[in-house]
Amino acid sequence: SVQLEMKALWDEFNQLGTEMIVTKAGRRMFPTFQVKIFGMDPMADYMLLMDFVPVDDKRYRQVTNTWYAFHSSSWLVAGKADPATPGRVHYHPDSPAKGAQWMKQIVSFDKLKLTNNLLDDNGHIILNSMHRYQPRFHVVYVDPRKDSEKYAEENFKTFVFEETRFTAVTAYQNHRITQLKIASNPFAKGFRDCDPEDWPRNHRPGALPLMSAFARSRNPVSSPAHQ
Amino acid sequence: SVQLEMKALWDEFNQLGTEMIVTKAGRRMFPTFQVKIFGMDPMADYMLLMDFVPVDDKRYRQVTNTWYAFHSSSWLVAGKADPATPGRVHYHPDSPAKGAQWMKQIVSFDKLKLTNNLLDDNGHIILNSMHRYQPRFHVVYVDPRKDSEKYAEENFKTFVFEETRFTAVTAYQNHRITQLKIASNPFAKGFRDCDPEDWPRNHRPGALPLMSAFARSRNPVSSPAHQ
DNA sequence: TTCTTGTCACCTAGGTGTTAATAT
DNA sequence: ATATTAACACCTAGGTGACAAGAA
Repeated sequence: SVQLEMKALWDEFNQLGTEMIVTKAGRRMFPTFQVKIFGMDPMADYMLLMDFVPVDDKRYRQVTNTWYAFHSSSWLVAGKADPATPGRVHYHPDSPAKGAQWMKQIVSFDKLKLTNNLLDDNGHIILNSMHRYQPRFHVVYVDPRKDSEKYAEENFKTFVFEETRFTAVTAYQNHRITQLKIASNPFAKGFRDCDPEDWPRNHRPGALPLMSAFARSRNPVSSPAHQ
Repeated sequence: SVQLEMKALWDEFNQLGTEMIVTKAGRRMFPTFQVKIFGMDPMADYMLLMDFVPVDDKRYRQVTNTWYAFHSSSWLVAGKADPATPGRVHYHPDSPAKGAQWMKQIVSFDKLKLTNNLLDDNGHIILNSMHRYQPRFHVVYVDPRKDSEKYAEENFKTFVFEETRFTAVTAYQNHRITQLKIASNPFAKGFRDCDPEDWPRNHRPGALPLMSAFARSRNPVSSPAHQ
């Protein structure tokens, strides 16, 4: 069996409609997909991997800007999904390893990166921006009897956590997602407002103070949960 | 067969008498021990590991300071070696892996750390300061026939590169070693003198400019190679 | 108008030798 | 007198969202 780590955080994001940035160079997920694993054969070898399947066949778009609305937090269906991206798979870099090793600590997929570059040659996961995806986690038992590379598609088990669904985007659409990322991702600490002594920060001339004030003013605005 | 990477750099250090810092928390080696491997069975599993053996049974010490000599670059035998440290071994973190994987790129032992803490519980290599060591590289063939953990000490091969010998120290004894480390280790770039524009640098009050000047004045002084 | 790209300041995380203080 | 320790400035390496400019 498998237990999702940081489930509370995933739930919080999912409630707002999780968004994950995709870039040409590849971007990590946040939250990171991490699990605790139970019930493996300690002595047997396993491969751990992830893939991403479309949640639906739709393309999304943000609502039209008006003079008073900046970024909406709700989505419109923009039509049929774009052609499917190459169905890549990410093997956990420690694969293969013994069950004992996988079980003795949290397994973290922090090397996994998402890209929108169809021609990516770094082995990253390729996704269509403005489409929704469901991460899947697979455990493959490495059968010692047949040494052929036909392990996969035979002895494996798949785990799906619906709270990890997300929309791939090239820029955040929902400001509350942005704020939650800033609040919870250590690497975004530089954008936090309400910390002990929030200075000297955002020294770039103009623009940013305005943005920050605007973002703050939007915080109390409620937005419907995605899905 | 195995080929030592950065051999020219190792030779340069070895000519001066390589020193490696040991700390309580563990310190990486520089240069890093890196090899290219040839002639493995691409499909077979191998474990790669390193250990360190004393070069002799001696303890060294630096020469006595006088009013005109600061740090000498020559060593005196200070007596018999201290009691041997726990004979630890460092497994390359990618072990075990297929021969094909080991051979397709340089194998780097950059996670290996040296410590002088006899009670270390981080799995680092424990060495006696002021003693000389010879790094050894071992390739262990993982025999698929017996699944017992008795692979080691059976199908293995050991490689020794004498140019990687070094003296373990808690602080550098030979200024020319220090200068070569600063010149060749990217992480020590902050201490370089003769780079493009050497300006807002070493802003600590006093002391350092003097040290730098002193170090520079010593550079042309010849010192006998170690061993 | 909407979406994407590239650059940037600002972080995390951790590897350097220096230095002053302490230990042996 | 010699050796070790711990704090520190200064790096490498790379993960953030903001922003401006460009593309569709």
